[in-house]
Amino acid sequence: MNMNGKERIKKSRRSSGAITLRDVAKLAGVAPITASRAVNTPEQVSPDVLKKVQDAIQRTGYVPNRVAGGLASSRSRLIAAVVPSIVVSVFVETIETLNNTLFEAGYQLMLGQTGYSPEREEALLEAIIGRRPDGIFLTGIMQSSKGRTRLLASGIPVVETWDLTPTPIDMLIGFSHLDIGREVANFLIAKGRQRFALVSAGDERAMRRAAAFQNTVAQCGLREVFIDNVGASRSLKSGREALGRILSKVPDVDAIFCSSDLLAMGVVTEAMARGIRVPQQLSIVGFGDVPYVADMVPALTTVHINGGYIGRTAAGFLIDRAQGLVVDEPIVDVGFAIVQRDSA
Amino acid sequence: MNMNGKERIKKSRRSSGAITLRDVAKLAGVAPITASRAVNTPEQVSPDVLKKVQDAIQRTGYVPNRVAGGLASSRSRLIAAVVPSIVVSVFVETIETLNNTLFEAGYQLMLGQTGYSPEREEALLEAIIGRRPDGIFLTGIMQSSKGRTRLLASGIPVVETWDLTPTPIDMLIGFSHLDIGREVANFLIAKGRQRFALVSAGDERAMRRAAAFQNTVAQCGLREVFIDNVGASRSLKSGREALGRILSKVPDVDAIFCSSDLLAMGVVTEAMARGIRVPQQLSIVGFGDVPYVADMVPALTTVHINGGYIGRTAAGFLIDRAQGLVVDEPIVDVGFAIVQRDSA
DNA sequence: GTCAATTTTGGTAACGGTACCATTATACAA
DNA sequence: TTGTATAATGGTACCGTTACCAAAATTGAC
Repeated sequence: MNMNGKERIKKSRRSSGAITLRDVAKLAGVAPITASRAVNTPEQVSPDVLKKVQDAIQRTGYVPNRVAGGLASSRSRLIAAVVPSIVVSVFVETIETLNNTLFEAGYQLMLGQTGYSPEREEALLEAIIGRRPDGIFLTGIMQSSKGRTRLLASGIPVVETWDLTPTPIDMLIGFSHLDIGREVANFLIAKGRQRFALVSAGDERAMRRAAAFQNTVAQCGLREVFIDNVGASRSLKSGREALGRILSKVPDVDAIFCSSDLLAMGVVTEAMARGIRVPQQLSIVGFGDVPYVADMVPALTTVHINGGYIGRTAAGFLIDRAQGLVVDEPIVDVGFAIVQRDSA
Repeated sequence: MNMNGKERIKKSRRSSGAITLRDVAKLAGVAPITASRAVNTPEQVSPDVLKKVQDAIQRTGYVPNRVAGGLASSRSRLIAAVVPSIVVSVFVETIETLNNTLFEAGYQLMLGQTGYSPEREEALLEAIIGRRPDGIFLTGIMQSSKGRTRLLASGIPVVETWDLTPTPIDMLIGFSHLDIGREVANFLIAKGRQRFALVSAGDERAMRRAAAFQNTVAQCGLREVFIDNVGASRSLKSGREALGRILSKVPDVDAIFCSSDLLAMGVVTEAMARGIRVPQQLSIVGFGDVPYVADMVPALTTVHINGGYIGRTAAGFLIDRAQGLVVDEPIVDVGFAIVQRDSA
């Protein structure tokens, strides 16, 4: 008669074996839920219990399982960021600031890269939504309507950045690429420049800046702007090569606007290698104002974007929304500034 | 008598209201577990059922909740990466490659930045372990013994990178900073250089390279190496300023080894601004070989580190381990190469 | 047609927390 | 003393999925 009935002490064979809140609670002599409170809302717990639980945590080396917590509370404390690429240095400061601001508020950042590819973007979106993050940071506007629908349906707070649109999915922190194209054109025209070329990567925002630049030049009755499209390559080298092509097509070019600082540095480098005086013979303007271009010789004239501010503000918006607060002004134009230095 | 006993249809007030696997299963007319299989292991399911489930997913827009799945299976499909900072461009290619390789295998990357601060590193570790990632990527060796213990206790696969040590926590993909310091010194000595200076950021690895450089120079009986420590600043500007300081202390300096390419570019820039001929009067060597330094004028002589290879290999290691495979050679010295260009 | 082997499907109980509600202890006023 | 408000603690039922085992359906050999 050693079968003692229905007693089922069947130990779980799935347990990871790690220390759980239950273990801590048992050691501290309290209920699991009380231990939970000692961890998350210590002010709701008597000093006596708090100490016992903290001791138990100390002794066991317990680390709360945020996955389980996230599932139970439907708050993952995870924010996802979608970036075209982090080797494109103009985005790096935004990501760094976003990440730091989130971390200080107890959030983690999940990073996804689209490589400027729509298919990858879609797969990435699926993966991100599957994690049920508390917020999603997008670089640029979500163009695909399928993507917009998915995001909207997910109910997750979204902040689109780095651009403006009258129809954001949710929140928006950006600036006008159209205005940049126009203002840079005006800036160069005001300097008396007459024969323009653009070095442009193939992405949509760069092309929008280019179109605005072209229009402005056309409206002033100046000759057509030559566009050298470097496609996906954004290296210094492609900037150098681009200048070669431009000079062969438009020998009398006197101003070049590039879609990134790195391309602009390439153009500057090539110009100097060819003995072209910058800016006397050729004005060169970059885009992004990455940290080092201010201290090069010649210091690069470029369009400054406050990437850090975008990251910080986006983090703030997403954290507020994650905590159920309302963001009063969820659409922000951070503007830009043409920083005149020595290359134009 | 309209109380019909124990029937408890109490609808949960916690449900997020989102589509769950249960909804999909109901719509497809199968059990939830079968729907789960249709999603995760379609080969285990009849074509008929597969189609019904896929239709149901299509119609509902169901996105699997990976948080719940992760909890149930204790496989989060999340990999965490710890980096000092992503604005330090030498790490960017590694992160990008790591992320891309992971994504293609169905993993997401969680990014954490320590900002070279030990306190932050500790907090970050706690946050990371709490997420129960399937693997952890560390930039550098975990120096703190508390950190090592925590990681070891967590049982999570870890790959340390960007350095070598006889006592890694787990896996290791790196190169010898000592060798770099020595080899760069030998390289410059072989060129007949005699009066050396270093521009070094304050981090531990840079200081190790510097020490090896100093030793090598001392062993050759050459004059003491002057070290200009720029602390945490890694900008082009601090490279420029460093050269000013070096020249005031060591006017006859004829070779400078910098702890990053950006600092080296700063030194080059300042040298050119002062009319110092590079490399005739002054040899300058960088570290990292970030993409653009090859195409500058003068093209920078530097130490090439294959960051992409480190990222790819690390991803492979972590994925293998996450899938229960054994990594045969978990300790890899990826080496380095001194790339001679025009600055030394 | 029978029966064993194999494939397909389903039931149940976790995974490790937290939300919600209930209960007990403590403080304070009447 | 009694009652009431408040603070502290606990019980229970989930969150949405998958592991494990069992049952049902199908296949194929004889």
